[in-house]
Amino acid sequence: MVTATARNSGCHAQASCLTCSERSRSICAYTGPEELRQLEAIRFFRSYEPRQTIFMDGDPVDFVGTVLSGMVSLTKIMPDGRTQMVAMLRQGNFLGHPYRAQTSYNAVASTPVVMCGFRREPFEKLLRKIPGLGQGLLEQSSKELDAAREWMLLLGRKTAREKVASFLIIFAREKVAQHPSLMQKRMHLDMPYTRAEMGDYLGLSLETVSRQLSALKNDGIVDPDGKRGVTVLNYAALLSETGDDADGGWLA
Amino acid sequence: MVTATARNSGCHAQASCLTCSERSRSICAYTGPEELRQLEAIRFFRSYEPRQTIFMDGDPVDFVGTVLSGMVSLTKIMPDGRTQMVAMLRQGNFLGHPYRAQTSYNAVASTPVVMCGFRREPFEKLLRKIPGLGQGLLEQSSKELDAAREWMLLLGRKTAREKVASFLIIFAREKVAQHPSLMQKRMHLDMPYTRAEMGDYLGLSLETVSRQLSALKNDGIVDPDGKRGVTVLNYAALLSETGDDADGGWLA
DNA sequence: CGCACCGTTGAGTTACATCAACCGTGGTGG
DNA sequence: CCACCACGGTTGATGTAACTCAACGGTGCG
Repeated sequence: MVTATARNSGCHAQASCLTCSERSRSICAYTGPEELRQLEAIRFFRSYEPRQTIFMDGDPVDFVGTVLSGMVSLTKIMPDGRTQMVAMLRQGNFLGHPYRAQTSYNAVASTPVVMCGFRREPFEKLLRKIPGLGQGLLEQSSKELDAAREWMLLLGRKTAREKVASFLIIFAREKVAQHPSLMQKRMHLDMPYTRAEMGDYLGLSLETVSRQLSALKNDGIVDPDGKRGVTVLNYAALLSETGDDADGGWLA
Repeated sequence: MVTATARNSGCHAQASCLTCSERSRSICAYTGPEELRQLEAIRFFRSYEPRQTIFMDGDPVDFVGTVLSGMVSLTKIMPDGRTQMVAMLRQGNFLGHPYRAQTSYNAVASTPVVMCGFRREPFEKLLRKIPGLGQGLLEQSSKELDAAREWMLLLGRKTAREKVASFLIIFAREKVAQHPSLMQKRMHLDMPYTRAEMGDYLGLSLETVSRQLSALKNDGIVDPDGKRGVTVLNYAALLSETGDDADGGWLA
């Protein structure tokens, strides 16, 4: 198992849950002040470096919590090494399943990550006492289920080009949600993934990902900068390459 | 929207929740007798014929409930018609998401289906009053999430042969769970799916599904009977064709 | 400097899709 | 009653999207 590096958790460690920047985004949004205090009493922070494993498939995990910053990737690996990424967790998302002692995937930090964690038993105890918490978790997991199913459609039925476009749109859409005006302009995306990792998410080889990005560049839709960055030159065109109709669901 | 055919719901309509055969399998297992009474007060039954649509992607759905018998398939369809099945719901599984008014997939009965349903608002009201209910839903949706992610690995990384073997193993495993002795013997599976539907589940064309079944037959592992039935001749061999290690997770 | 890592691109291969023919079965209506 | 057709399944021939193998360039680091 993993022992957390306690570094870099400074600013969070001092903060009260009441003023937590992720409160509105996370399951804590479903609690009142007194309930929040109870959560605060059992929380702890953990930080992870990029590529650091948070837990492994099959591990008994005595730990759940909210991602305060950074991105966590969940992956499954076959005995012969074939790898499939099955979820990306971002700020405010909840990692781990209450009432389940075993995991069935690996959780890896894709960027520097800070988690606000709880040990499972005391958390489950609070879960039984605080009704809103259960609702929050249920809503989050419904959303994750939706996202997983959207991804199943991608993996099972989309072409390589559609897959890559869909991948980029996830990040672009998020940015547009924050600054709607960006939709008309060129928009720079910073993605924490190598070509190989994108391939693991999309069910493609890294070469195919690279080729499709080059093709989208040739068509004037995006401009990858050779590193981890991509500039979206034409959001609407990119969207139309995903194979989805209009501005479909993803995250509700 | 769909108006339910009330036929065939007879035996269920009379039954009390207390003696319901699906009680132990469903979220009702998490309720006490008094709470069960409250649920019973707002329940209603619906029956569906094979291939009948229960609801469609994008519909506002005012209805959630437990599958009492039969199988329900959830599918997603792209604008050009490409189809991906994203879940199979069976006895005891819960259909629909409390707190979500919109669906993002189609639900279709694959066999004759009887549902024990609730209108969303009164159900959500009870959900807030009965803590166990939320726990049940959370556990079920965690399981579904696990299954969805297992399926993502299949769709993204498995070969056609592994996909078909994995598909068969789902049904075989279920039967083995009921009668462990069957594992050593030939075991007949009755599946409610055509080749095309299997293909939609596996992200394959119907021809490829057919060819892989023929190949598995040539190898003496299974014996499809030309209709919807398949006899598993060698469970261990079939398992080893799935690409998974040993007897992996699927449903916990 | 040399090496490890990431990305790109090309050439050749392959697994699966597509297109198409054919068979058996069950339902239907003339 | 049986001719017909719709439907599901199998199999073959062919095409192609994506994988694999391989070479090469840039960048950062010890």
